[in-house]
Amino acid sequence: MNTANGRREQKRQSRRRIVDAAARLMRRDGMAPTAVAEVMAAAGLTHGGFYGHFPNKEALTRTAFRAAMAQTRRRWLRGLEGLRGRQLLRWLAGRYLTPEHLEARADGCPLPALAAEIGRGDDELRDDFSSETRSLVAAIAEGIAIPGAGPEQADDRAMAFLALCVGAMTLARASGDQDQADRILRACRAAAPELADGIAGKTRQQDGDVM
Amino acid sequence: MNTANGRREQKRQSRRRIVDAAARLMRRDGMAPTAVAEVMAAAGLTHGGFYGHFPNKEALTRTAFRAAMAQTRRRWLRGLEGLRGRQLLRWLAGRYLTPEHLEARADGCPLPALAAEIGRGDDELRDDFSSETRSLVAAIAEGIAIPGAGPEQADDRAMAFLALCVGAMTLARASGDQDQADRILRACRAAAPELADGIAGKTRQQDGDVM
DNA sequence: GATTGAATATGATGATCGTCATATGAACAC
DNA sequence: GTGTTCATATGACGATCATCATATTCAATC
Repeated sequence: MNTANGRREQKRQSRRRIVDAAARLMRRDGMAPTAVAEVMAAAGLTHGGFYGHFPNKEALTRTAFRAAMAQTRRRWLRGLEGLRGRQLLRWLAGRYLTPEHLEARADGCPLPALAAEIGRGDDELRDDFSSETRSLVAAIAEGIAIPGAGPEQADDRAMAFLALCVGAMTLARASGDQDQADRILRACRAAAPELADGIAGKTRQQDGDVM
Repeated sequence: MNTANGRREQKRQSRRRIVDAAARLMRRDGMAPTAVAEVMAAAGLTHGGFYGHFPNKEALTRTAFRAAMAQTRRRWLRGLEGLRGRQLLRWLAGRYLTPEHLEARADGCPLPALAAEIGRGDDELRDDFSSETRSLVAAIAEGIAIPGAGPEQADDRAMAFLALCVGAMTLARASGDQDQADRILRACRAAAPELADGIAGKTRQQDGDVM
């Protein structure tokens, strides 16, 4: 009856539970505020055993972020093969900018929850962010590319779409006013598909104070 | 020679230095990671005196956030009286989505730095967020309102514009890749003005997993 | 110029956290 | 079935933090 447990397999399962618990807790509470002991308890283990799985908390942080991004990419992009252009963005925004996603911090996209903290993090974490984001943007860009235009244009529009979605969810979650939160989601669901259309001429930059 | 110091005036100046230091440090490092002692040292005081000015750290957090938002509203909206519609948004995005603003975390807009943490905060802080954001959105909406359409349309478009700007800065700051960060800013500077245009029909919401 | 009271400084307390040394107990090899 | 090895548990250490009690300093008042 060797259904599961070699020690090797058990350790793999424990590690997986640790990463899953960290990915949930860190999206809910932030990375720094999530204590190692809390993660281990949520994984059904005690705090000391942690260092048999990861060299330090930072390594867990990076792994948990990548796991959460992979999950989000899978869920967000699933079953949209037929859609293109504005219609694709309407679907993606409709799937992302929902009251359910707003409530489900622990299971939702890690970008609204963690991007600001990553911006203050070390280079390795920010490199993880860059590559994870790049692959998400590339997948979206593929669906809005126009044969005539360069592929960079599609990347740019996909990036703006992602920024709008992430910004909208971040602001809606911060709002203490339920009506305001709903309005943010609705307004951005409506606006997002327009980003599939062409992007007009260049923008200037002005002088003056930094913000 | 009563140039400045009554004790009353001195306390007012101290409080102001505390709030300014907190507003800077919290935008740079986050609210929770910013220690009271660090704020007081930056204000030229020692940590114990803090509780003569604020009942607790949370009160400082709220005051510092509101101060940073007021500063941002002033700087962002200054000197744009003539501009309207798409042209206004081009100016605002050009002023906000710059490499200088990306670097100047401590002096920049508090929304990319703090909105995610506010979303995990208590009700009072989130109410502050709502009212501060509402007044920023109202000022932008005034400049893109179209006489025919209802004023809610302008609010919605201003909100989407703000979400795009905040999301873009948040993602650009999180990127470990300088080229990627620049591309995010450029793409969103180009896309933002289009949000001044009318918003087409309604969006659906789909079923399925939360994100 | 002595007194008083407010503003700030000093130092301590209890809690929380990351990390690690060591103990325990169970699975595997022989 | 006995010894070994590895996954996990226990408990502790040092650092950091918010908060507060108490001490000090100095401007305002008499």
